[in-house]
Amino acid sequence: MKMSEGVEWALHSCVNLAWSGPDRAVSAARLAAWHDLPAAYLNKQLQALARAGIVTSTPGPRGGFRLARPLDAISLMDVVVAVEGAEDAFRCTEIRQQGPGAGAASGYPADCAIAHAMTRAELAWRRALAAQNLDEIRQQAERQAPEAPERLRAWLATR
Amino acid sequence: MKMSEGVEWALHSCVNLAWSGPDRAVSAARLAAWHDLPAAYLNKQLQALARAGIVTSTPGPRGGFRLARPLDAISLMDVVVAVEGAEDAFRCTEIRQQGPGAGAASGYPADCAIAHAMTRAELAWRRALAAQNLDEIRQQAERQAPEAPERLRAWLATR
DNA sequence: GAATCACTACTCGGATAGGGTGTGTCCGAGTATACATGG
DNA sequence: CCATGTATACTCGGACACACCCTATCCGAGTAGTGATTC
Repeated sequence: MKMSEGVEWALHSCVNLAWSGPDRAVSAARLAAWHDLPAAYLNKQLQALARAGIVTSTPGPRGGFRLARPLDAISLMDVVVAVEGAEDAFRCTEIRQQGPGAGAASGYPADCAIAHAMTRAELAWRRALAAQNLDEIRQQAERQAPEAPERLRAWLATR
Repeated sequence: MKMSEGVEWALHSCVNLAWSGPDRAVSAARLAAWHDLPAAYLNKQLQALARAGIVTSTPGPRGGFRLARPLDAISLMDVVVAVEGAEDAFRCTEIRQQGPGAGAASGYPADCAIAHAMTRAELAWRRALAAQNLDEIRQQAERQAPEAPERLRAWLATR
């Protein structure tokens, strides 16, 4: 079970967009170059964020992406769902209702105990994701590297 | 992000092995036929459980698999790790240290704030998995379908 | 000088190929059973 | 009748193809800015 790399890229990009400020949009190419990522592919992830309403996109020169709302209104969960989709990792295929092991009649109305338990665990994961917003992450990152925001802004100003 | 189907199969198989009883081993073919699953592929998953010490395997006629320890000593986590591997779903590739955005000198000793947050969420997931053992699942399944264990034993007796 | 128009460069957006991991299958090594055989 | 050896059938275990999704890329639609042109 592996999570898409796009999630990591999207999260970093959101923080970078916050550091860039709400004034000017930043193109996917700039965001990608900042971390040596494939520009076209990062663009794909940013499109997903735009569809989810996390960022807004502007075409044309001076265009690009900017945050649609403040960082503290964006949870990890929002980004993960936007990039990975909302489907659960564990998907019950109801194998207990196939073959000789299938219930005698009328099917089982109650849901599979295994699926129930797995869903409970995933719920804990989702709760933990939803409980953390990107502003907390930004604060921690700035504590580790206070000069990072200014470095990014300076680099964006050139060219 | 999708979890392997083998996890679902392995969990059902463990409960079925418990219902079968510790006396006789059950072959992968029988377990697979019970739910109309591909026998050879289920065998692969059971091998993973055997490597993890969750079940024991016996070759030859009258051979097969049986539980290595009681159900209440097997957590969901054990099975998931056995089948899926122990690696985290989110893997930090340290993109912040690539390209112009890389820190000035000596690298960042502290770990990435994003990776930290994602790991925290996954930890919640793992805790929830480890907190539930297969015996609880078996009890719930028997509450829903009390005749299931006997049906399985009867079917295993034939042929 | 000011307004208008065409042109250019740059952006997103979706449609289009390639690779890696999960999915599914196959055959060989090994063993307990059953049976035939001989004492 | 009992012991022994052999053949057999059945099991796991790992090695071998196939498919799907993530990864990566490309080109087209659309737009803001710029410059030239005209009144």
